Amino acid sequence: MIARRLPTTRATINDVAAVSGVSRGTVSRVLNSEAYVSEAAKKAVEDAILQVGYVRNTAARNLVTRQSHAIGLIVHEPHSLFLEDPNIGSILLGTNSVLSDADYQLVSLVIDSDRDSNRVAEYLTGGFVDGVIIVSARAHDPIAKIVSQIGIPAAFVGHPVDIEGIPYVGIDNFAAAKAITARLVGTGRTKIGMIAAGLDRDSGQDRVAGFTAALGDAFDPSLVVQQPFYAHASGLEGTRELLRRAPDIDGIFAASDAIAAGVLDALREAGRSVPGDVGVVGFDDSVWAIRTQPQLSTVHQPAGELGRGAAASVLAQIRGEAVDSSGTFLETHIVWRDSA
Amino acid sequence: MIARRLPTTRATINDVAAVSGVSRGTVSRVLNSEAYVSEAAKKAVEDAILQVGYVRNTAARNLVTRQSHAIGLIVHEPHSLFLEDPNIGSILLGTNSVLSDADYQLVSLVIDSDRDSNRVAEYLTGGFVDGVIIVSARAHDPIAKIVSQIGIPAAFVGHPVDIEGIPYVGIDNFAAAKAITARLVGTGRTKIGMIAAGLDRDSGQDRVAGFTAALGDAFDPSLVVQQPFYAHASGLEGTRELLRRAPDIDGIFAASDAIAAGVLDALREAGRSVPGDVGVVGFDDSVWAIRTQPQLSTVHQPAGELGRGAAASVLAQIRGEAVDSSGTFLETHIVWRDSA
DNA sequence: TTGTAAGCGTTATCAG
DNA sequence: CTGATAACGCTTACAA
Repeated sequence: MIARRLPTTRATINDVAAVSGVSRGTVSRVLNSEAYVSEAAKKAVEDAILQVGYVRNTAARNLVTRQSHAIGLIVHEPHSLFLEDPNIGSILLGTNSVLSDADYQLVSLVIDSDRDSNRVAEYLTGGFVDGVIIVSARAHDPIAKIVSQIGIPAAFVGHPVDIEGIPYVGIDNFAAAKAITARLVGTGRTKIGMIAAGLDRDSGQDRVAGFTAALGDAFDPSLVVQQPFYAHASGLEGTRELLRRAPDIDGIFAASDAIAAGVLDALREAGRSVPGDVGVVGFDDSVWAIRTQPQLSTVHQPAGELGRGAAASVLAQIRGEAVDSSGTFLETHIVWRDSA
Repeated sequence: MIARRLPTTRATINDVAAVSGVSRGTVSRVLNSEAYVSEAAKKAVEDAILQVGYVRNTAARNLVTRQSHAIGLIVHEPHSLFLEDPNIGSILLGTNSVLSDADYQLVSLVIDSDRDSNRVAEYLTGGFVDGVIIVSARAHDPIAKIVSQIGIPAAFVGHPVDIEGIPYVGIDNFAAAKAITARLVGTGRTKIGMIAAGLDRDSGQDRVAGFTAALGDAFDPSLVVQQPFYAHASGLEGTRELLRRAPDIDGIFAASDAIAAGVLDALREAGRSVPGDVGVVGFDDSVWAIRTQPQLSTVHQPAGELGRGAAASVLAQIRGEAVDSSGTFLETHIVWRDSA
């Protein structure tokens, strides 16, 4: 029934100084636990702080120190995907853990429209964050470009095809896709298709390339159907299309686990058994992989580590350390379960 | 190979003023598109801005305007849950959409440790955000308490049992749980158990209460097994326990869809058919509900709307409008699919 | 319509 | 060890 009060005017260093009977300078020193302050002064200040209920104004502090001790994590995904992609959650948690240890605040910024994009750009240039981690940037991503321009410490998780000079941490999508496809071939499948997605990113393109390479002469371009997102719906749609094109398909490589889950559903709907009639493999080894029926054979990707690595890179840049701007790759491995 | 440059000294309003030949005041006016600036001055300033590559320093601006145009979304969940709970994603997206329209930046802050908790508290008191939305607060949540103390505009999604005076938007968990349990009873099940979770929140408690109420005399306390989290693993564990206690169980109410997914897996593992041997119902109507086999009968909860409502409340408080501090409830409805 | 100047709350430099 | 005092970059009366 009652309106909440707006924040009241808060006590400043001046108030603390007045009450404790020392100067602002001294108050500031105890606030930042610097050396050279007498026990007496310290005690007086601490008492005064309690008494007037002082809390430091960070905007003022940032203004003069020129840093915020906050780091942004930018996630640029369409609505639905954000809900479906467990990788993002893992990356976020990994990032937060290293940032937290270094006493940096992680702030996640999701971009869901052009308007968001502009606002985030302003946010970045506004001194709110000392660095930024960019997840799932696409080709020609305006935010990636802005980050590159303003020269704020940054790192990518994955690698946008058209940006150079910003460190990234990723995996070798080509090799991983090639390996799991080869393994699928090894189980005796001869007519293998792929549901590809995210072709506007290096990851999407490289997975297709790896798939193609693994198949060699057996590769049939009409057997790869392209979908926009790494999503369940893409697997559903894509598989229906694939079945239309090649009813006798006996193997499917889904570009992600979420897609693979959709593939499984579409196959069930079409009355095909897995892995009996068709073997299917995914990519990510996310929670999806063990929740499907049958469980997914897939590529394990160290999402949490990716986040940790990107965070570490940004922190290093902030400290002024030299950083390898060419990027680093983390290991993946195949997890073989029941779907193929 | 090359270390990234640290941010170079950036142009200020003074630079723009110098180049354009007007005063700082005028530059500021065009920056904030105020009335009373001549076309000539405006043009000159805009050119100068481009020329010197000026971007406004938001820390300085915040200092004087005493606002940041940013709003925090605090998510306080253990690691794993963050990855599993699609509600959080929906809430986040809903929140972002209304904030974005109002030109506020949403910053998500995840709390994953006591250390995080303290840092976030500092962040909140630091003037980084003008308001805050709290998701999934538990009883005795320190952050909820701090928010309450500093009197920053805030809203809860859901309602922590021990905090008063802060608006919240939620659903009637009691009524919804009661309704779906009644419906399960209506299908002829006679021995119905429940996997409860999140008992440190109102939602968890109310769902148990609703379940109890629906069963009336038929309620058997030994048939509700308590689990800590709204997670798949909880469903797995809980069901095994339930089966141990009552092998002849023929109905299960899972406190969330993620739990229900675990229930389904445990039942399958035990060789029980669903809905043949036992009917199971969930709660949330999240993406989980349609990915399970069979698909879940569940309570639909408007997660996105919850987020929108909370955001709207915070915005209203910032504008100084009176807000109903007692909270508002949104409608739920039952979605009947195949699991019961 | 524009310029001037006084802050906003800190930190940091420099004497003392 | 401590106190002045000058920034930090911006907004905003108040004058002109």
